[in-house]
Amino acid sequence: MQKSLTIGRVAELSGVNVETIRYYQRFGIITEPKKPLEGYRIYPEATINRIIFIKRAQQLGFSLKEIAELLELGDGNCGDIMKRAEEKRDYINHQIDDLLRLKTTLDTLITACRTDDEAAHCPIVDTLTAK
Amino acid sequence: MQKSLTIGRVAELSGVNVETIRYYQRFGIITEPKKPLEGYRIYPEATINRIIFIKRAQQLGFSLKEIAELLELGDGNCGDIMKRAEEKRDYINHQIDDLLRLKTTLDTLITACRTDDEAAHCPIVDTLTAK
DNA sequence: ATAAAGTCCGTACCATAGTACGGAGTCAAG
DNA sequence: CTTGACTCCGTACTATGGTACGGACTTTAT
Repeated sequence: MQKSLTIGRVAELSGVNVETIRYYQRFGIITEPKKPLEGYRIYPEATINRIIFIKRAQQLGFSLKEIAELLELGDGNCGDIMKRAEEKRDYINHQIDDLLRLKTTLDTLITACRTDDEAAHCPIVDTLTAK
Repeated sequence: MQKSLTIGRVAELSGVNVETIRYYQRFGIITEPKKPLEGYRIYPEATINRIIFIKRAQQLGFSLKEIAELLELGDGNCGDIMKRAEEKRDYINHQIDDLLRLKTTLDTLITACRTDDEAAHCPIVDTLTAK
């Protein structure tokens, strides 16, 4: 006799919090089983797999909204899914570029601080200050 | 006779919204002038410079909280400010590393999609799906 | 004087992904 | 039966940096 899958069990088996599952249900990315006339809701085993998919996709940088779209595509749409992955990869490239630019600016300011002998003036403050 | 600096004028001259200034005041990073017995609040001209400082520091990746700390250090503490900039630069490096790792993973998955002749199986979906 | 623009103030909302809580009801084990 | 664990449900909160709104009051320009 297999244990019924209550929300706590699903949470434990999929490695998330009960609250997180409730949130996913409200978000619509997880289906909430009907409340039985007696006892607690019983979740299908597939729910666990679905949650694991969600967490792994999150680790790839997809938002919940994007993950919902991936799940809708499902298997058999490799082209579409690859396209989504390419878009995400491009977005991440963009972020990296931004950060690299930022880092360069900061490095420049830090170097200016190191080489500026006048403690009365801070090149960073000067840069940030109006004028 | 110089125009009094009401909040709208300050907003216009510093390039932010009135609502943003109100938010900064609530946040505590901008001082809210006392309400005169008659008429609107009059802002000191220094408020404009301070807001410009804030926006420029934001562009360097500092949070409002961090900016408040920078502003408190003020000029004359180049060492401390440089230290903050170094910490921010290090944090950004960390972010870049994370993103690069993510990009590599995605690239690997995308490549697998391109070289997989079986449309029935999507390497991305396989990777995300529970094992 | 009038109307439009501006300010004030308190409150609520946005996006994202959760997290927490209180009270009520249910289930399971001793 | 009792107690503790669990579920349910509705509501609120977190972090960050804003943005919006409604009603009341003030200022400005015609």
